[in-house]
Amino acid sequence: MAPTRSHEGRPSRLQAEMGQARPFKSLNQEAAVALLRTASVVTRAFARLVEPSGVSWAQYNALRIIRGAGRAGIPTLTIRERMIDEGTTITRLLDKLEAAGLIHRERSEPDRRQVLCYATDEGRRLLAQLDPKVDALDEQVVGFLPEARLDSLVRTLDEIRQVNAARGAPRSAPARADR
Amino acid sequence: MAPTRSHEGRPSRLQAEMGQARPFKSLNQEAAVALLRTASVVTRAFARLVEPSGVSWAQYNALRIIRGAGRAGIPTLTIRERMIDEGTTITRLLDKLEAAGLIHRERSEPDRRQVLCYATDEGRRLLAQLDPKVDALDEQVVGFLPEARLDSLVRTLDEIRQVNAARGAPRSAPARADR
DNA sequence: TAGCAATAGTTGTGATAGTAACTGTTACTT
DNA sequence: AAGTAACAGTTACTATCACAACTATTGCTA
Repeated sequence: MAPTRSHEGRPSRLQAEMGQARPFKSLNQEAAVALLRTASVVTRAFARLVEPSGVSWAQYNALRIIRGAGRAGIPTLTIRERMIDEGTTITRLLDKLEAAGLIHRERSEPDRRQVLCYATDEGRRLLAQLDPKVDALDEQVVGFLPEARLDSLVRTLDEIRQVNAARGAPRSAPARADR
Repeated sequence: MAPTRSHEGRPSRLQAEMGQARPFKSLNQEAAVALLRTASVVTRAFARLVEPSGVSWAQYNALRIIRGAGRAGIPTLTIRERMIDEGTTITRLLDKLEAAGLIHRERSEPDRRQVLCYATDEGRRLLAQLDPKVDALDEQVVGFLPEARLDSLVRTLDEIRQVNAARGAPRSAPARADR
């Protein structure tokens, strides 16, 4: 294992924010905590944005994915793979969306194991209403950063996921070649 | 509202990963999604690490915060403020920790409204056992990044939280049209 | 010093997440 | 073909989360 970096003499903002007495043990630790805490704050902001429309953040994400699939529809488990949080509760989440009239489901014909999901007009209307607000929040959350730093952030996050892809994935198949 | 950046010509890794057909609408959107998805992956990795020891990820974080307070103890709501996810279920989370013998609670003497929490020897033993594993995972998750990029990442995340800090307002009333 | 607001935490209720066991369908193997 | 494995999704069970209403204690203030 690589040696932990020394990480001396920086008066960490996160430390002040969380009222902690001691500096982080390592820069690695600070980065990991910063990542998780930032995501928590940002998730809450998005959740608060969409919930007044009667859908949870997870439901909103599923609905967007379903809309993205267009007229071809999309199988249940494919939705789960594409969700930001790969939760296990996809069936019941879709039950709620269907009960709310935002999506429609039917068994696939060639392969009757699959259940294909489609966005209803009402679902599309809801998304159309939320789209500009979500775009605005994207802008507000990260839009203040200069493009070079945003690019750097995205690349760094991509690498972090890549490194941890084999480890964190519960059922996602794509981790076969390595490991 | 500031104009959305053009964001052309980059074949986004995240896009491939989530099997999406179209590029992200904006670099802002890609960054926001990358942030949340990365945090989701990393959270799962940490959760899987600590759960075999019988504590949830949230419980582990609370326990670490309580240990950090030392012999002075720490009031219930202060723990909540310092948690990575500022959940609302702090009381029952502490109930579990206490039932497991990992912490001890008692009413504060000067101010009898407060309930102070202390880590028990057993709690400290559990943390001592997990500490090296968590350090190793910190290292594994972000340690491959050169220090300059880690620094940049931390600073960027700090700024994102700072910009979105004021938005901790209570949820607006859910105007459920359906159901 | 009585009354009222603010603080600290708890509890009730309903929604959601996670694991594992289960059903139905298709593909593979002999 | 028959049998079995793999796949797609669902359901049962339990745990956890979010919001709101509640109790107890302290501080303010007129």
